[in-house]
This record gives sequence, structure tokens and C-alpha cells, in this order.
Amino acid sequence: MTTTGTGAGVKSTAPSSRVGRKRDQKMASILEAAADVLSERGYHNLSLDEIAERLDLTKASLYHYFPSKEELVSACVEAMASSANTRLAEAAADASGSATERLRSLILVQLTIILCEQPHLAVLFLQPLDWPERYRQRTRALRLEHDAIFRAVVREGIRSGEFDVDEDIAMHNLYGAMNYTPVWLRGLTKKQFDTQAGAVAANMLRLFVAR
Amino acid sequence: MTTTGTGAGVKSTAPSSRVGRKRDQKMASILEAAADVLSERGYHNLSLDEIAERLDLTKASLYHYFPSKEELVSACVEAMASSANTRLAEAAADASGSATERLRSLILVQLTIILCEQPHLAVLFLQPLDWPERYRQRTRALRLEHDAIFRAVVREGIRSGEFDVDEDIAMHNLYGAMNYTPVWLRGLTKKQFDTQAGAVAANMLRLFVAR
DNA sequence: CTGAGAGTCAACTCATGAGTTGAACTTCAT
DNA sequence: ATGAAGTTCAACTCATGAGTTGACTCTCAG
Repeated sequence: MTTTGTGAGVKSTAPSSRVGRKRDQKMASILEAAADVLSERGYHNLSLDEIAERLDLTKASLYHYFPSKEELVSACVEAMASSANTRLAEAAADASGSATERLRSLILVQLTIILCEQPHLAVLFLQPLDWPERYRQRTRALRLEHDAIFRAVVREGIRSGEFDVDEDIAMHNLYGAMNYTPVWLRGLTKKQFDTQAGAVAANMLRLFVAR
Repeated sequence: MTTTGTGAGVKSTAPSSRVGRKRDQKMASILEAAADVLSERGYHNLSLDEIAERLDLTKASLYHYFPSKEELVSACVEAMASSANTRLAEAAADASGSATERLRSLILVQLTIILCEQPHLAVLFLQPLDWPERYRQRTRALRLEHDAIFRAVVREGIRSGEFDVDEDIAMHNLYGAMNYTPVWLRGLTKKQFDTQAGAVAANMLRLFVAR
């Protein structure tokens, strides 16, 4: 089998030879299709046959790129989460404004991702339970990374006195609220989103901001 | 088939004849076992075989009481949700105190149910997506009832000026936060719960209370 | 031109889980 | 007793979906 390409991990370590680039492209297109199916059908109704069909391929072909369904889905989820984390980290890096303002930015970015750009990703945060344990293990690092980004800002707010909360409790309540939004705000357009998001984020900020 | 018992609905209309009582008992025990399996394995890993096994029965026997898996699971979920709504309605009926205090009571009751007493129920609120549409239709009435209980108190608080929020947004954020608690607060004992719940509820109340 | 590797697929195997069937067993009213 | 209704189960069928196999085609380095 020799696994010429990037293998299981998401970290693309150099496009390599030449046919290797082609392979990576194909793998990317597979992950993309997987993400689509994942968001439409949800994890439990996802079949490799359907992913293959969208690509005008056969299930057997998928196994030429990924050794198992788990590997494929994991890679897919990891890729999505990884890109989301990058976006959030960028937003967090822009250290202008108070902790409140920075947290607001983070919330808005997360809502944008989860509601508009990659509705796929919602499922990752939304229904990690009753997914096979394996997946959660494999994505734990991503979730920790995600948590660290938010937590840094929250800690700063607490230190500066802007926030007066039990850190853990408020964080979890925020996560709960954010991850629930796909349930009641379905498939918003950018327009619709812009008119709502501000108010939603403002309400969430109440969990933290001192009175 | 003649369906001597209560049939599909949850509303037990009279224990009826005699052997009918026995039947109702059995159906109740089945629903109980189903609830256990549901909370342990989650909806998607729930098999009728496992439910049957816990009751020292055969899958075929289950079909003597319920015409399909959907009917069984629906009845199970409806029974749980219905009892939860009753508890909440009782708490809401006790109209003493400010809207804030009453909302706090509702939140605490909901957390108690979802975290201690019927961890089964969590899944109902938590992962209604990617369950078959059918189930959501059948439980919509229950969810509306649940929502109405909370909303009445929130409206009162808004009218009295205690709360200053966009009703919809704050409600949904509250639901998100509450339903997320099973994810980070697993299987608490009553003791552990009591020490945490107050602070958790207090933080959630911030979503509503005017400053 | 050619052969080795990458890529693809039709046609499997294999396991699981929903739902069915027909016969046996229990209970109970007459 | 007896038979009708209620209850149970072993042993099916049937569909689905993951993973495999072996042959076939395509591409490209030599």
C-alpha cells in the first residue's frame, strides 16, 4: 500500500512528488464531500456509498485513500475543526479592545462559522455524544485548542475585573448557547445572519460581563 | 391484534379490564428498560434486542406490545417528557417570589431532572437532530408545552422590568446552556449536584436579569 | 514501448438489526 | 375440562452498510 500521500494525519507535510499532489487533491475533494454529507445527513446516516456517489466513485475507491470509515470521518472533522481554530486564533490575536470586545469577536467568528460558512462543523460540537469514543479521542486535542483560545480571553477579562464569574461555569454555558444556535437558527444567509448575530452575541456576553 | 391496552398514546385511559392492567404494567416496564438503554447507549446504538434482553424477553415479544421500534421509542420519550413537564408546571404554579426567583426554580428543576433523576431525558433536548423526523413531529407538542412553561415566567419578568432582553434570543440561549450541562457535568450525585447547581443557575439567570 | 504503480470498479463477504411467522405455553371465564 | 385470548420464543426474512477481492485501466518513468 505504501501510503504515498499525507497518510492519516491532517497536517499536509509537503505536497511531495507529483502524482502525490494529485492524490492530495483527491483526498481533499473526498473530505469535502464527506463534510457535505455529514452536515446534511448527520453522522449516523452517513454512508460511504453516498459519499462515493457524490464524487462519481465507488466505495471501494474511497478505501484506496482512507483505510476505514473512521479514518475518513476523523480526517474530515479534524480538517474542519483545525481550520476553524485557525480562524478563531486569528481573531484572538487581534488584541485590540477590551476583553469584552475581544470575546465578542470570538463569539461572532464562531457563530459565523457554525451558522453560515461551515454548517458541517456544527455537528462536531453539537453531538459529540453517542459518536464512537474513538472520534472524540481523536478530536480532543482540537477541542482543547478551541477551548484554550476562548479561555485566554475570558481569563484576561476576569483579571481585569471586566468579568466576574466562575470561569468554568460561564464557559460551558457559553459553549452550550453557541452550539445550540444551529438548532433554532437554520441555514441563515449572510444578510439574515448579520442582523441577528449582534444581538445574540450581546446576550451571550451577559454570562460574563460584570454589572 | 385488537390492542386491548392503552395503545400508542401515553395518556393511560383507565387501567381497563384486569389482564389489561397486567399489560399496562408490562408496557411500563418495557418503556423503563427502553429509557435506560436510551440513556446509556444513546438513540443510535439502541437495539430492540438489547431492550428485550434486559427484560429477559425476546425482541419478538416486544412486538406484541408495540407495533414498531418507532412507536416504542416515541412512547418512551413521550412518557419521560410528559412527566418532566408536569414537574416543571408544578414548580411554575408556585407563583411566590419575583420572576427571577421563579425562573431560577424552573432552571433548577430542569437541571435536577436532566442531570440526576432522568439522565435519559437529556437526549431528547440534546440531540433531536438526525433523529428520524417522525420522532420530532411526535414530540413537538411536548416541546411546545415545555417552552410555554418557561416563556410564561420570562414574559412576566419582561413586563415587570426585571428582565430586559430579546425574549427569543435569551430563551434559546438558556435552552442551549441547560441542555449542554449533561456534556460537562456527567452523572452527578445529588450531593455534588447541590453544590454546583446554584452557581450554574445563577450564571444562566444573567442572560435575563436587567443590570 | 513497456512494465510497475496508482486508481477504479463490479461483485463479492460479513455482521447487524428491524420486523415476521407459526407453533407452543399460560390463564382464565364458562 | 376446554377453548379462546393473551403471551412468549426459536428461527426465520430482508435490507443496509462496512470492508475485501481480483481484475481491469490509466499514467508515467525508464
